[in-house]
Amino acid sequence: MASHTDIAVLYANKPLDTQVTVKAWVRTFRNDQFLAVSDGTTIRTLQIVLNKEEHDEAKLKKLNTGACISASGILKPSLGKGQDIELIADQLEILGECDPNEFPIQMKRHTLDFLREKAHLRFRTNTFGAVFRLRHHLAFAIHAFFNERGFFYLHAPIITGSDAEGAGEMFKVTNLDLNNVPRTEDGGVDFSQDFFGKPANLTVSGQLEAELAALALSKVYTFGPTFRAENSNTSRHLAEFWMIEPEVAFNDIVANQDLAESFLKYCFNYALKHGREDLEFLQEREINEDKLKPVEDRQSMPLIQRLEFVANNEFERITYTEAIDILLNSNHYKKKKFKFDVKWGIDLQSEHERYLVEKHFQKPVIITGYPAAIKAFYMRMNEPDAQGRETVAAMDILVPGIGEIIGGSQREERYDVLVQKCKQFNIPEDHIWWYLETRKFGTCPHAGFGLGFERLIMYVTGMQNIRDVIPFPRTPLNAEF
RNA sequence: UCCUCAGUAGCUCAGCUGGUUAGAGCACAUGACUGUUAAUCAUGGGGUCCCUGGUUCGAGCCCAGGCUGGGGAGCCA
Repeated sequence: MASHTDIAVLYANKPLDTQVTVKAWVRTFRNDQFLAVSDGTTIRTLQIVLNKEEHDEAKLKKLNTGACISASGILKPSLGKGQDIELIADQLEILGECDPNEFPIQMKRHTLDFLREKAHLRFRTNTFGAVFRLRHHLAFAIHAFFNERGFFYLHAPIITGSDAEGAGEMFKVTNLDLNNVPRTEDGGVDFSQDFFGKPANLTVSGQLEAELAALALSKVYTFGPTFRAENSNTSRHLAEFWMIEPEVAFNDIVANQDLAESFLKYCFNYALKHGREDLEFLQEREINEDKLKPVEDRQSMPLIQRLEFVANNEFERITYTEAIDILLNSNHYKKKKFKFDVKWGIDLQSEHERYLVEKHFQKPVIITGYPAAIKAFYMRMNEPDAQGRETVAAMDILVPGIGEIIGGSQREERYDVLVQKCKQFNIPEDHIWWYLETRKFGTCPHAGFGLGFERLIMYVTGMQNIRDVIPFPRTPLNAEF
C-alpha cells in the first residue's frame, strides 16, 4: 500500500469516505481552518479541513505558504463552493517548515523576471508547474509520434570533433590546463595534447550524424541538448536548448513538409488531450496578463482555440519567390513600413516573416525554395528558375508569435554537387570526409528538419520568453542554477 | 553586439518643477472573526531609493560612467 496518494489521483478517483494520506506543500491557510495544498501532480490544490480543537496551536502556526506537510483523514464531499472534495484531517505533520520572512514565493502575482531569479523555487508556482508538466507531455508526444511511424531514436554525440556544421558559434570542450596552455611552435594552442588530440566542441546540431544513420535505418530522429555560444540576448534564444531532428531516407521536400506539419499537429493535439487543465490555467493567465497590455499587443484568440485552429487547418505552403511577391505587393511595403528592403535574394527579416504569418495568412506558413546563397551547404540544389536564379530545397515553418519554429531541407545527395558546394562554402573536405562518403556509397534522396523544443513549448503554453519554458535557462552571463 | 526602457520596503508599484521625517497595496507580527476560496477587519514593525563620481545651500528626482534586468534588432531553432 502506498504511503500516500497523489492529489491528481484523488481528483481522478474521488475515493469518498475512505482514509487517505497526502503529502504536499502549503499554498494558503485560510481562516485558521482551511489549508490549500499542492503536490504538483495536478494544477489543482486540495483543500484540507483542520478542526482547531484537534490540532496543536503551535503546529497550526507553522502552516505557512511553502511548508511541506503530511495530512491524513477522511475524504469527503466539500461543503464549500471552490472544490468538490476535501480532506477532513485528523492527523497533521509538518515535514518541512518554511519561514515566511524568507520564502520569496507568495500567493500573489509575481513577475516572470522575478521568478527567473528564483529558478530553484519557481516550480512551486501554478504557472511553472503547468509549463513543466506540459513540457513533459510534449517530450512524450514527440517520442510517441516517431515511434508510431517506425522511426528509431538516435543519440547523436554531444561532444563533437566536427566544426563544419556551420550552425553557429560553438563552446569548446577541453581538459587542458587553462593556466598553462601547451603551445605549438607558431604560438597556437597545441591541441595534440588535449583530451581528443584535436579541438572538440559541444554540438550545435545532430543533423549530420542523423543523416548517416538515416542512410541505413531509413527513419531516425534525434532529441537532445544542443549548444550555441552566440551572444544572443532575445526572448527566443538559449545557449543550451533541446532540439528534435528527424531524418528520413527517400523523402523529398514535399514529404518533408507533410511530416513536419503532421508532427506539429500531433504535438498540439497531444497537449490538448493530456494537458488540458494546465492549458486552461495558462489560457486564463494569458487573458489576465493581456489586460495589462495595450490592445494591439494582445492575443487575438485564446490559447486553446489557437492550438485547435492550428491542429485543424492546413498550413499555408508558398515558395520564397511567392513570399517576396506578397511582400512587394503589400500595402505595408507600399507605405514603406518595413525597415529592411524587400527584393529577391534577401534573407527574410523578422518583420517580413511576421507580416506574412500574422497579417497576411494569420496561420502557420511553410516557405520553400530559398536562394541557394543564403542557405546551408548541404541543402539540395533545385533546377534554376526561368530567370536562372538558383534555389535550394529548403523549408522554414513560421508560426504566429514565435516566428521560425522549424527549419529543414531535402539534402544534397549527389556527390559531385555536394563537393562543389563545400568548395563554395569554404568547408575543407577532410573535415567531413565521413559525411561525403555516404554520397559515394549507396546515396539516396533524403530529407529532414530541426525543431527547437523550447519554441514548441512556447507556442503550446503561450509563454512569451524562452527562459520560462526550460527549467534552468542558459543565456549569456547566466548559469547560476 | 546594437537600439530602447527600467532599477524606490520581501513582492507589485506611486513619489509633482530638485525642498522638511520617502508612501500605498500585498506579505509579515499581534488581536478579532470562524465554512473560508489570493478570506475579512483593526493595530504594528519593516528602506544601502542599484553602484561610483559630479552639479547644487539642498538629489530618490539633474549630469557622467558602470552594473543588473526587461523589450526590440541581428544571428538562429
